[in-house]
This record gives sequence, C-alpha cells and structure tokens, in this order.
Amino acid sequence: MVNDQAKSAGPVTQEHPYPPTMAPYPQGFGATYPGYPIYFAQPPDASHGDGSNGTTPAPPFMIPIAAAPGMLYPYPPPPGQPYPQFQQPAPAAATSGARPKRKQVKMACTNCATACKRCDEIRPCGRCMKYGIQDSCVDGVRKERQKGIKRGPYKRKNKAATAETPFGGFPAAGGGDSEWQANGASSSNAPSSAAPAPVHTVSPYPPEAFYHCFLPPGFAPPGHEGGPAPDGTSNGTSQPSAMVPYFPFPPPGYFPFPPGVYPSPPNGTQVPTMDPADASRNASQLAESECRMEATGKKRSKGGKNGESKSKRAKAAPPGNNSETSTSGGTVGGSDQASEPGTNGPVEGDDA
DNA sequence: CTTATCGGACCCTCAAACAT
DNA sequence: TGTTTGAGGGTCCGATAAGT
Ligand SMILES: [Zn+2]
Ligand SMILES: [Zn+2]
Repeated sequence: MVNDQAKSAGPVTQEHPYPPTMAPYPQGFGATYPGYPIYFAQPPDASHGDGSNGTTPAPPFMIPIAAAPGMLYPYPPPPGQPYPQFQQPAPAAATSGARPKRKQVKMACTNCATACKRCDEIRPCGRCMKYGIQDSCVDGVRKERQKGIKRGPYKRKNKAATAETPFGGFPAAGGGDSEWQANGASSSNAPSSAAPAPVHTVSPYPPEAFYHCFLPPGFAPPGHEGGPAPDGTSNGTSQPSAMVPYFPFPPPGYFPFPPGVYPSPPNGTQVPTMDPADASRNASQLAESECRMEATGKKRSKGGKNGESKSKRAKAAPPGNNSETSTSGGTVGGSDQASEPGTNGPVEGDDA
C-alpha cells in the first residue's frame, strides 16, 4: 500500500556510493529513490551552467539534474550521439507521493542477501566489488516452491475494478506495475490480461539495479530482465538492453571507476582490482556484516506455513500498528536453511 | 559521524482455484 | 485451456545500535 521508503526520506548515506568514491553527489535529485547517484542525466553543458556564480561547478559526472531513478551516465555519449531519453512517467506518482514499485533483482548474491542489501544483476555485484570480495559473489540457490499445497477458495474480484490503476497513472504502459519492467520479460505469466501492455521499446526507467554503466571494452552489457544467466549469457537477445546506455569507452577525461572496481570482463581478462590489503579488510568487514541465518538464525523463513501468511500481514497491517512481531514466528520455520553456503557464513571472511 | 545490524515492508513467481 | 488469485520465497529499505 504505502511505500516503505516514502515513509521517511531519511539521510541514509550508506550503500549508495557504488560509483565508489567520487565527489559526494547531492541526494534526492529527481530520483524517486533518494540517494541514488545520477550521472549525466543530460548533457553537462546543456543547462546547468553553474559554477559561474562563485561556487565551483560540479564535476561533470555528478551534475544534479533530474533523471529517472537509476539512470546514470558515467560520461556523456560520444560526440554526435544523443542521450537516450526516457519518457517522464505520469507525474501523478511523483507528486502524489506514490512511488513506482521497487524493482528487485531476480537473485541477489549471497553476500548481499545475507546482509540484506541491494544487489544487482551483474555478477561480481557492485556491493561485492566495493568490498573487494568478488570471489564470493555468487548466486544463492533459490528454493523451489513446494507443490501440492492446498489453498482455500478464491475470492473473485471484480474485473472492472482492476481496469484502473491504483494511482491512475501509467496508462496502458503495461498495466500498473510495468513501469520498471523491461520489456515485460520479467513475468512469464504476468497478468497480461489486464491491459494490452505493449512492450516498451525504451523503458521510462532503467532498473534501479543498474549501477555499472561503463563496461570495459569487450564486456557486453548483460541482459536485464531475463537476467544474465549465471554463466554469463544474456537472456537471449545479444543486443544491449535498450535501457542501459552503453558507451564502450569513456570519453577523454572521464574515469568513472576508481582503480579496482571495474567489473571483471567475461573472458577472464585480468582487471585491476582493489588493493589486496583493502580487499581483505573489506572482506572481513563484509563478512561480519552478515545478518541473516548464520549469525542470528533469524529471518530467512517467513513461517507462513501456519495459516497466517506473511503477505496477509504485510498488506493488512497498517503501518504503526504492527502488534505482530511476526518474525519470531518465522524463526521457527526450521525448514529452510536458506540457500546459504551456510558454513562459510560470516566466518568465511577469512579476514586475513 | 560512519558503519553494521536487522525488523519488516515490499516484490516477484507460480501453482491452485476458477472461468470459459 | 486460459485466467485469476494469493501465498511462498525472496529482496532490500530504513531505523537504530554500535563503533570510531
Ligand atoms: Zn550482491
Ligand atoms: Zn555480490
């Protein structure tokens, strides 16, 4: 119902500096998700025209111009090549306080999953790269849903009611929640019946998960929604995602990634990595940060099996009145040891 | 002030239930 | 057989505790 991040635009400063350490970027610029860096939403020379009023102009790579959340350009496109443009979605969402749905990655890496932090589709994920633990950045094993569970009779909803989107926005853009979805690839059986839902040619927003934008030569951008297969293959189409502007080379003068944070190329080409000392240190830090299963044994299971489903709770319970502490209930669910390599858990940090 | 922890809201997928 | 429902299994936001 309501959004979880809308409830507080708190000054969260962590986890966002994926483009690791550049100059600090102003937060909340035009992004639905405050704090997400925006790079080159538009040509730097276009209109910001700042720096003339005494203050030093912002570095070209962090110009605070409103952009779609997650849209980032480490550097401008090659000369003569226009910036990919995105259609501004219905302002209703922005102004009414309703934000577009949060997009999740299909599978977070084990490190991010245990830390409950945002991951991305790329496999040494941004967070792991940040901590220098690319080695342990692997997908967990998704538990298979058990079959044969009986369900009660359904309450049929009025179909007419579904015709209009909750917040009246995104007309025919793919039905309510499609604004984040790339090419409808996300849902094999999405409620396609709701609307014609033409496939976006260019999604208004890129998935927020995209942090890596500049890809070293030879590093083809991964498919998005289908998600890059674990082996690195894209989701069928070998063409770059329409949502991710892809400029194989940084223009002179731009260096989006500090040393050591390039995504590793697919063919095993060696890439400069973080200083070993830092890496190990970070690794240990990260390891300690694991907060699920291993350390506390909490969370992972929702314990929904006992009639009370967590979804019910989530949707029904108005914020502020959770007299629920459902988690404790979930804890019992000993059935899912998650997919965690477990043992490695927090200790795996081999903190040198 | 920064970073780690973790409760719980939100999201996605997909099988059961239901309609045709 | 196709569509809808709704729960399982998951991600990750954001408040807060702990550390520097
Ligand atoms: Zn990750
Ligand atoms: Zn990772």
